[in-house]
Amino acid sequence: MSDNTILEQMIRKLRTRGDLDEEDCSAIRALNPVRRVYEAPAYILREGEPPRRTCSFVISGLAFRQKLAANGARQIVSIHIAGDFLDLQHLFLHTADHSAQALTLLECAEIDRDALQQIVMERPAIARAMWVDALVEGSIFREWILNIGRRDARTRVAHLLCEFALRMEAAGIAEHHRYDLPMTQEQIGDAVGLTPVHVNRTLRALAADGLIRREKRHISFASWEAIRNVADFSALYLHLDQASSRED
Amino acid sequence: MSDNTILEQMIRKLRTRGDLDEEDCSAIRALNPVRRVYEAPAYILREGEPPRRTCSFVISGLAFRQKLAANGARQIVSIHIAGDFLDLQHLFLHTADHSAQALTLLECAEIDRDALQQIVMERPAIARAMWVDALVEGSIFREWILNIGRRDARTRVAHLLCEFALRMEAAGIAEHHRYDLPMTQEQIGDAVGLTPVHVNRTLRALAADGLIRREKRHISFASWEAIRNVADFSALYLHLDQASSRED
DNA sequence: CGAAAACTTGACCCAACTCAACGAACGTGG
DNA sequence: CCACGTTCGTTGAGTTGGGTCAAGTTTTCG
Repeated sequence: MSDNTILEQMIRKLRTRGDLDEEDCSAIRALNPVRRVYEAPAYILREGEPPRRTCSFVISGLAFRQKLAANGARQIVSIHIAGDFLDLQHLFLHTADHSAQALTLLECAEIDRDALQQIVMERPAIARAMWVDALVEGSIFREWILNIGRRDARTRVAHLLCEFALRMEAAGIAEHHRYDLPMTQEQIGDAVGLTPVHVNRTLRALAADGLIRREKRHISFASWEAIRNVADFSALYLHLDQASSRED
Repeated sequence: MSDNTILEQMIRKLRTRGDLDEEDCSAIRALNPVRRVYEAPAYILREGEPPRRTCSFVISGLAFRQKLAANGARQIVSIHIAGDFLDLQHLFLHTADHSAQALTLLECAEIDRDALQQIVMERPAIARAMWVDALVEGSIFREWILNIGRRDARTRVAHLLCEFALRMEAAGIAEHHRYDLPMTQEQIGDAVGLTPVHVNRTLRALAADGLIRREKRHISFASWEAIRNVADFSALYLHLDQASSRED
């Protein structure tokens, strides 16, 4: 993928977060991204490290961010797909408070941190779009806290599957409520706070009830309404409608 | 508290998030905050609402943000103390994805949304400080996800108590690892994903083991090292050292 | 084709939940 | 300043959702 295509993808993404004019787009096109490929489970960043020179923007593949507890348990705190910034927090924080790894073969655009900071400081529309992106990420964290803290295993797993469906559709890498989910059941468990064994039983129960279909790691829903219902899922928290600055 | 004192408090807070020069401070002093008092459990904002005209900055008292699950369970997703912005996400998002309520008698500075947006767009140092503030909040969300997802009740509750200690000390409303925690055990449970009954047993167990002392709703630690240890607590995620722009 | 990784399944266990009752603290109004 | 209702905290007994352990089975991939 050429540099040009990469930046067009980034522009497309930011335009879902706020209006950009031609000058904004030119400013983005003037960035000099480096394409970089990570093979799972390569680390993109490690907890405790100082910030890198670059911020990663996901072009294709999946990545996740994780933290470890003293008992050795792992918690995945976010999963990233095409069009996501992987470590926006490094734009302004001194130390990584978590690690990030490639979940699949991962293709990223590495964008110079200083150049990105500068563009954010100089172009208000881009700043706004980046703000929205960061705030939506915060909203997803809050929903995960609710999901893990207050929902049972069935609801929790279903909720994660619903979130992926909508996010992947919004990113243009899935449609009709079907998508490839290249996560192992252990990773799903680490994302929702369950053991792999229980994730297995839960997925099979959802399938047995006709709510989901699984072929290898391809997921599809018989009825969006039905799974949505089981999952206690409302798309509000994804803030997929932020494009225009409507009532601002 | 006069408008002036309020803004000085806000300047002090932002200076812990990044360097501000005199012009930046003047710009902040030109804001026109309205002091507003909420009595617990008054709503500051409700899920689903469009953004308010103002953003709230906490002057004194505690507030929390919460989400509800379909089964009726509540999850508190964050708790805010003096010096915290309560709804930064409303600066740029269209819809509230959660509710916020006063936990105690709560004194806020209500700052005009447009004026705050403008100051963020026009003054890079303030923008940076606000970014840092938002990113630190994201970091706290991630730690909560880990806490709720992967730690047992004892560790989880202890972790929350440690977080409060450090945050309150940083905010200047506590010292020597002792502080007032005006939360009910039910609210603590809603914050860490436990039932009030189990929070009760857990707190008493921590007290019985000599790790914490409780007098009414005053908490103190016999040994910071000891509680830190059972809590699996590391202050890294609070990013309390962001003041200077050191290696940026 | 063989080894490793991922997925399944069953049996058993336990941390946390539920239910229920009671005691203590607190604010309010008379 | 006391009576009283309400909220909050405490405790016990019994239950259960999800964890643990262990042994296959299937898939993947070099």
